[in-house]
Amino acid sequence: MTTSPPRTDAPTRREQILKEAARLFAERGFHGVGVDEIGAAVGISGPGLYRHFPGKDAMLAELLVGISERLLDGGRLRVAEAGGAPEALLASLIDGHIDFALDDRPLITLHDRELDRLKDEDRKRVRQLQRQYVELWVDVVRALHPEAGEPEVRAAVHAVFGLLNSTPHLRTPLDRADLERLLRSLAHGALAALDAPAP
Amino acid sequence: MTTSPPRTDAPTRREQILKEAARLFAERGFHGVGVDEIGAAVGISGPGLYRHFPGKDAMLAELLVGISERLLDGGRLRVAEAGGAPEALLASLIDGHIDFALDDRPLITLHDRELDRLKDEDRKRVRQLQRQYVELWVDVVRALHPEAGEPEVRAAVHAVFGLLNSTPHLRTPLDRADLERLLRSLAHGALAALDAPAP
DNA sequence: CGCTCAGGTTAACGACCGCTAACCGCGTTG
DNA sequence: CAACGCGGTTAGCGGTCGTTAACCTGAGCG
Repeated sequence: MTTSPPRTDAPTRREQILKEAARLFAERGFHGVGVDEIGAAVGISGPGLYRHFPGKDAMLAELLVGISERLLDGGRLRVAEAGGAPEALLASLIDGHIDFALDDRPLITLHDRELDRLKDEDRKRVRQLQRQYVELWVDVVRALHPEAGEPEVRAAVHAVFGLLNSTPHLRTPLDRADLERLLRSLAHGALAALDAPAP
Repeated sequence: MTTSPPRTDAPTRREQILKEAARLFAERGFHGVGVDEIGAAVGISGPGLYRHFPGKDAMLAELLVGISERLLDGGRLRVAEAGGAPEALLASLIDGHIDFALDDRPLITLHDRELDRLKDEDRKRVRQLQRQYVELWVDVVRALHPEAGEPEVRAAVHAVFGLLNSTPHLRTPLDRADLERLLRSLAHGALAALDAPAP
């Protein structure tokens, strides 16, 4: 399971702002958070943010484009590593997505919640990245379930994202490793059901 | 599959407002929609809404309390009908939830997205209703998978909700019946995996 | 026929919000 | 050591939003 080593150097002010903005946006919604609150969360006052970003919209845009790019890049890396073995690749994609969902809960929340608040240009970019990421999954799932229709597989992949992305909202006594195992199980179980259509 | 007959009488103005408000809130977020827009959507102007609701918050509260109550009532009805057969009951709960997700997409979206915009009192009420609904599921899933831990089952139920509730965001060529079958399959598959822990 | 009242209208108020303007301390550098 | 510019500050502007006030109209009715 490819995990990049943790950062050791101190985060830049920009990164602090992005992190706090992500948390606040996820908690109260984009329109529900004022620039003054974001500033206060990093110890400066509202207008001070404009030394780092051209506006509030730009923070959301950078967050959403950033996570979409990291998801896609991570997925592509795993496709390259797997070398054509579909079972191993699917397992790797699932693990990677779980890591994302558990490591960046606020971002995962924003990702499917505040997309429509972006300017047309940014929204198109994010959607394009999302589509490419979905495509990675669809390809491998179709390889594993050749008898399933393409729309079914695409919908199933979206549904599994919904399953994996549900954890940010969840308060549970389970620790990280337990949650990881559980989500892995559920995701594999759901996709395995593509071979056994329900009554 | 218990489905109530469709309404034949014309909807009241209040109901029109609630329906349009639900759609708009789901599309652009609670804070992203103005009262003037809601009014315009039903052919009256902003302040005219105050003849029917004490405020914008009250519309959201009624929507969220309403759907939570209907979900719980529907679930309880199914529990009563099943008469203690866990397999049939789980299938019934899944079908009922799918019906909700496919019939009231905007409400399902609001349900897990705008809960924090409620006043403390209303939020507590909604959370309580949600908790009771989850409990129905947890009980039946535990009966079917007695070896699984309670926190695991609870997390799994939440994850399956995430799976089923993902459809509102989805654009697919599949028709309603196909989607229903697919979601049913995926949900059963996911929960079945509680017996086969992943590596 | 005149009263009432439900259900609208427009005008306007006060609060808030994103953003800009104007200013400033301070570390870096030629 | 003077000049500069990075990263802050506070004050305030313009616009938007939820809500209220004041008024209007037409149906129901004693």
